[in-house]
Amino acid sequence: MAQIQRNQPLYEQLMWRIKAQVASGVLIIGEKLPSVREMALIEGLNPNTVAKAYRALENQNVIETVTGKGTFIRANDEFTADEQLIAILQEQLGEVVIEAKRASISVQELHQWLDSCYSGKPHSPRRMHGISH
Amino acid sequence: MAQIQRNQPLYEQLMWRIKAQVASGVLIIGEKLPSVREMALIEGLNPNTVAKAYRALENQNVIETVTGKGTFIRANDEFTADEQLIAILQEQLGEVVIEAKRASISVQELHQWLDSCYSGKPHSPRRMHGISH
DNA sequence: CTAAGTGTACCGCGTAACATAGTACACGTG
DNA sequence: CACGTGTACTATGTTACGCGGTACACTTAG
Repeated sequence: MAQIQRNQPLYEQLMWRIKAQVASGVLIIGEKLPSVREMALIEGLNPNTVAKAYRALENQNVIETVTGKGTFIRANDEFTADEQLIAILQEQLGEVVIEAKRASISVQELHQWLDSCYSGKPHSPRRMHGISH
Repeated sequence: MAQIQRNQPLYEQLMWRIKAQVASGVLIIGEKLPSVREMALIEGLNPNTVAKAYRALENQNVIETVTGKGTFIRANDEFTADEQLIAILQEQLGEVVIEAKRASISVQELHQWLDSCYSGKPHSPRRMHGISH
């Protein structure tokens, strides 16, 4: 095992970290990412794990890799929404909603979460229904 | 392997199928689920796999199991939203949103998806934004 | 050209999760 | 009692994950 018990593979966690930075504007188009070995030192991972994340990100057209130079953030021009991707996203959203309903989370609050995720990063503080201890 | 290549474990798929039926009202509180061995025949799974799903669902207070009688849908009274669960849901929602943004899906459409998931089941047909090449 | 840095491709190893098969036990109902 | 119920356990095989190590092709800087 790597560090702690996670339910998500390490290379996927790294992928989401990079994706989030791209979406939030921390990483700009054309910017160079740390090399595989460098990122491995930064994140405390094995270079192979980082390489696996980079390879997967390139398959999703998030980054572009030039064999001797490095990996760079890629512009997502002409990214047509695949029908299969739509279905997956709707299913994943459905799972979140089912859990949220069980947790007695209102639709309004979910809409606020959605806007928070879509616009910037931070989530608005959770509004408890009349609790204050 | 069981049937086809899935990225989600079989027992989790069964869990979500049951959860969705509970959320949509197909399964009512107190209703009896098929027995472990019966469900195994229906779904084409191993009884152990079904038992694993049932055990996990009981840990989440979705169903109630009486040792000699069977398993029944449970009312989720007094289900307080755990802070950790909130964080997980927000993170999962964030992942969906990041992917949706990359796929050029508008916020409005995501809100429609959310409402569809929350109220009933079927998704409204996907509205293309004026593209016809 | 040489050297360093880059991504990539392997192979092996160990751990864990997943799914199956089979058996057995404790419980409730008829 | 016999039957169906959930549960527990052992065992086997497969797969994914992560690490370690090595090697190769490529680009850039010296």
